[in-house]
Amino acid sequence: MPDTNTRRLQVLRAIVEDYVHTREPVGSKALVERHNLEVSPATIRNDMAQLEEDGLIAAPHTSAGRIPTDLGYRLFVDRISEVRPLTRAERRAMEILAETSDDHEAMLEQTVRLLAMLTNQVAVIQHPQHSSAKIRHIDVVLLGAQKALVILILSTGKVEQRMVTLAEPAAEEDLHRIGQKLSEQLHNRSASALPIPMDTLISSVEPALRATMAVVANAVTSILESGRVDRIIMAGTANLARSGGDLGPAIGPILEALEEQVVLLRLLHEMQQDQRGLSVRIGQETSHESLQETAVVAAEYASGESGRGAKLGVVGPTRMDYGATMSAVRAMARYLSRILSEG
Amino acid sequence: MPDTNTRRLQVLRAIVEDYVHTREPVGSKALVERHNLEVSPATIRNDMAQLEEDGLIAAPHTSAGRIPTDLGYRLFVDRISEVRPLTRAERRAMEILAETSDDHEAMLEQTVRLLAMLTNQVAVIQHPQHSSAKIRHIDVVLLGAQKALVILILSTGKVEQRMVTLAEPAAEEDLHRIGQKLSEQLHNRSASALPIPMDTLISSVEPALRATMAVVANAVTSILESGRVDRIIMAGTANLARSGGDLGPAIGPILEALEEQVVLLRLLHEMQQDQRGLSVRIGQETSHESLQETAVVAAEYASGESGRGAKLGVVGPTRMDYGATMSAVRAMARYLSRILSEG
DNA sequence: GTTAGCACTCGACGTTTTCGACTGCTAATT
DNA sequence: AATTAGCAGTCGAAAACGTCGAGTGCTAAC
Repeated sequence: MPDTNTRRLQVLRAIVEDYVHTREPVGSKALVERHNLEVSPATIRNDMAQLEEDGLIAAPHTSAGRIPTDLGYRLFVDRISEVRPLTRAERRAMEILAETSDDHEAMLEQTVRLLAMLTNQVAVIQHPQHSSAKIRHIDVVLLGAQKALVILILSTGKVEQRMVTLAEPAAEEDLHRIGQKLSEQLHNRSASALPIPMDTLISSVEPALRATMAVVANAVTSILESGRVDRIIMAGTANLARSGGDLGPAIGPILEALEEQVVLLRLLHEMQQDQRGLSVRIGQETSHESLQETAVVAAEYASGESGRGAKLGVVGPTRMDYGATMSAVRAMARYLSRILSEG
Repeated sequence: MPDTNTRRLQVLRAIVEDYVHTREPVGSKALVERHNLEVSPATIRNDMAQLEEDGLIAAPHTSAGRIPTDLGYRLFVDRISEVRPLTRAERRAMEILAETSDDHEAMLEQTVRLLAMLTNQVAVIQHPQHSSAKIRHIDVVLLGAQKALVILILSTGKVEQRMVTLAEPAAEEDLHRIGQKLSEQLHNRSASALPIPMDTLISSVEPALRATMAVVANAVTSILESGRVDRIIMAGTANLARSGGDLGPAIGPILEALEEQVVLLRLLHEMQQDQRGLSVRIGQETSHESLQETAVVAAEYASGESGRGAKLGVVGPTRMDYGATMSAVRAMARYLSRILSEG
């Protein structure tokens, strides 16, 4: 016979599960019926009273059942939830990803879309950080009279570009030489190692080209700098609305917050992975007004050569199936890491 | 004194404008008050009865005012609406764009975000088509043991990449030579000219490299092919929700339709520019279930060297400020064309 | 620590009523 | 023929009202 305390947790779990499932406050009677707790509703009521006092559940109004509070979800996530293993179909879907790994960007998009589908929620993924990447190759291509394109290839396979306006017309070969010089001198340099040695670079070409070299080298710096600002790819925003009109009118502000990538980036950045390789923020824990009714589940994925990995995750209503979501996110992160490190 | 028919159009205009503004069905009395039609409500009622018979307006229920039908909006757009010139602030905002023109992709994103802000609606932009672009340069860079990155630079400044797995290990220099060969042979070739002369290409390198050349050339073909599938960048989805809970519960399906880029692409493709350089689809005209209550305003922009331009536009509720939206879209298209052709 | 019993609360929901915004029609007017 | 005033009639929105029942907390007994 389980002691009082463990049963209370059982009750909390039951409440969370029922509420996630039915979207309605759950009462003592329904509870004993659906789960086979072998006690009477009255007993459950006592437990519920206690849980309420502990701030784990709350009643929307007097004559209604209880719903979990953010704290309740938190406890649930930390101590009670069971990770639901992926279904066969879900595994398969992921494996198809590996075959799409031709274009870096495209693969991230695929990944995030898949994650959105699997979880039926909004999925986000952070671009891998430049920081750990090394410069592999630099190219300068003439586009117009005084327009050129500076192209930077990183060891992660990411390609960055920037258009520059040259101070003076230049020949195609000259640009190419400049590219070669840059490639040589910066090869294998970490992308986060700034500033780049401008003087050395400039004096490495004959005087006539120095002005052009300066412009190009500046562009390189600029690319490397902007690479630190990470970006987010998102998918499945429609799921926000489809979630049963559940988030109701709050959906507008949520969408805004999501479009405002900065907010989300800061949040993801703050989130520390726990020993399970996951991090979860629930409701107010997001410390963001418009995300009060949402929860974020995230995990780090390794972007090739280790380095501080970027994150991926999902955003959904606090009332979500944490078990399923957490396992999907974790599996996705692992799988992606594997693909990336193979490539 | 205007004749009966012109007044009827005036009435239609007044109804559209009021309805757009107030979001409420508008009645005869309110109409004469707010606009200075110098007749009595009764007269207006007669006109309204006629307009209703013509299918231009409808009454949601007996004791309510009238709202425009899709047909009503259509007439309004075609014949009555006045293009509202941009404000100074809006012009300025656009001019800032020009300064961001460093990265092709980034600029498109900026553009679409700006358009979303200006119109307070969802903005979309199609990637410029490859078709008119010419191949400027091709690069092959070694990434891993047997992994290489094929990079294609087009005359529009767009950069495409693809990762390939080599059949056998290759040296960095060899890959570079392959890149050079490809660059030489395909230089200035239109990106839409397929297939590329594989045989010539392959036989242009020494036998030991032929297998690798084949792999790389295939990747090039693949890039060129996928370039025909155009993509869409979107911004301002939050505006859908913010529009006063106006589209109500329909917002879910709309978001879905938007995420499903194919639908939108087909639609944009079908839309023919009128003499004003704009095309508008209203309600059912979109011939798409979930877009029944939305309208699409689009314009073509020239992507550098003429060629069939891609489109940009906005998606919003049928009840939108067509005047403002149309002018914003048109101005944006023109401005973007200018920037692109300059660069 | 459990449980049955019970009085009590309060929102959800269906019904009824009131209110007023509009309309369409008719008949008079220009 | 077009316009207008006047008026009866319609019908939805909002408020007021009552009923119902799910769910609670408490007490007293086990």
